[in-house]
Amino acid sequence: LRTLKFALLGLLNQQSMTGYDITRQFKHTINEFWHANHSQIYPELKKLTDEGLVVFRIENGENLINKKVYTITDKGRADFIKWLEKDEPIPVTPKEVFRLRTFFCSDMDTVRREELFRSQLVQHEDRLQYLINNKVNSFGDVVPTPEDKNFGDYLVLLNAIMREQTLIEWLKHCIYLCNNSNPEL
Amino acid sequence: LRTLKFALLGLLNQQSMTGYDITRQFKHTINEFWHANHSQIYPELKKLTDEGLVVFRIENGENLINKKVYTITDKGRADFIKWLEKDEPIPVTPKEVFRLRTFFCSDMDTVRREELFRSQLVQHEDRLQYLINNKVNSFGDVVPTPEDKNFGDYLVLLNAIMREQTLIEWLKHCIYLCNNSNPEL
DNA sequence: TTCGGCATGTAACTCGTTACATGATTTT
DNA sequence: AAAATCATGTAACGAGTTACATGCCGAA
Repeated sequence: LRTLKFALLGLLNQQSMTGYDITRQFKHTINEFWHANHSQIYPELKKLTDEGLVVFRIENGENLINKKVYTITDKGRADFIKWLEKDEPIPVTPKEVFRLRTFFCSDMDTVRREELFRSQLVQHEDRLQYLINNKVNSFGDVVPTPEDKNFGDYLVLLNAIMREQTLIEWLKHCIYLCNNSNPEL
Repeated sequence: LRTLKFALLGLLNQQSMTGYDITRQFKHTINEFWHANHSQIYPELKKLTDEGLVVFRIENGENLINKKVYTITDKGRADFIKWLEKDEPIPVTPKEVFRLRTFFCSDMDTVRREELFRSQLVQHEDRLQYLINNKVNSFGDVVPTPEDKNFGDYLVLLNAIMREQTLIEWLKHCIYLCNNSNPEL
């Protein structure tokens, strides 16, 4: 599938940068829905160079550090757009360990079970707060239009927030159901 | 992490079965949140046998087919429960290709962009309907109590339904925003 | 007799993570 | 002087997918 390839091309399509810059972008902005380590990024950039989808120039700036600044080529851009605009069937649900554990939750000790659900709840509430702060810091109350450079950024952040809200709702429901065993009232 | 190991132990903890049975269970029931091919399952069962977590007996039934019926051992059960009741930090968001593409949606042709969102919408609506049918067929209107064998099954199905509903809501919102560019009214 | 389901396995490959490895520059 | 950050790479391993490979049984 080479998804990383297209993630890199997409970033380089926005602006030229080094492997290190890309690594940082993955850690900060895109981390919410895609991630990659430098150990994966550097070899992939090499591969893209071999394929003629990107080129690099070595920059020394004021220092003597050897930076490789990568730029996307026309061929790379064409490849990227082709991938971007391809309609694909939705994949099977991504694997989530906690959901697997939930499937087996009849085998858990009942006290422990509620503890685990509550632990998840707290963590997802924290994550939701973090995402909301992100949204406020990046967009305030302004909803970007499709013309804005960060429109995609906004949509993806919205997706993440809605996902967390739903997960929290689900976890609360799980805890509620766990406490309603033996309905003898 | 060895998650597959614990998925297999969890299934064998419910009842003894063959690798083929496990493969089928993955395809049907658990598929909604975890999946594995037989090419992964058979070697893992061998490994579990070596580790003393499962044992097997060869069954010929009425036919001459050699089936290996696997049974979990006490050691395997202890290992499974230890994994099941361990509290773990929530992982980073799983990678989703469509969200990556959404991030880059400013680079799409505007007509094509809406087409892609609508295609996703239709597919997720179909999936939601499928999940709801599943729920009705398996549970009807009855909400299982935590004592029920299929309580975990119910919770996981509920999670999947809520996730799809949220995704649909998000996609509709994306389409709405895409059609509100250049707000000159 | 051919096809689909039952039943088990291996091989090659891709993707991703963790760790190893180096070295300069900047901040404390 | 030490620690953090910039900057680039490789190696080993684990997990997962696709394809290869075999053989029985029952139904059409």
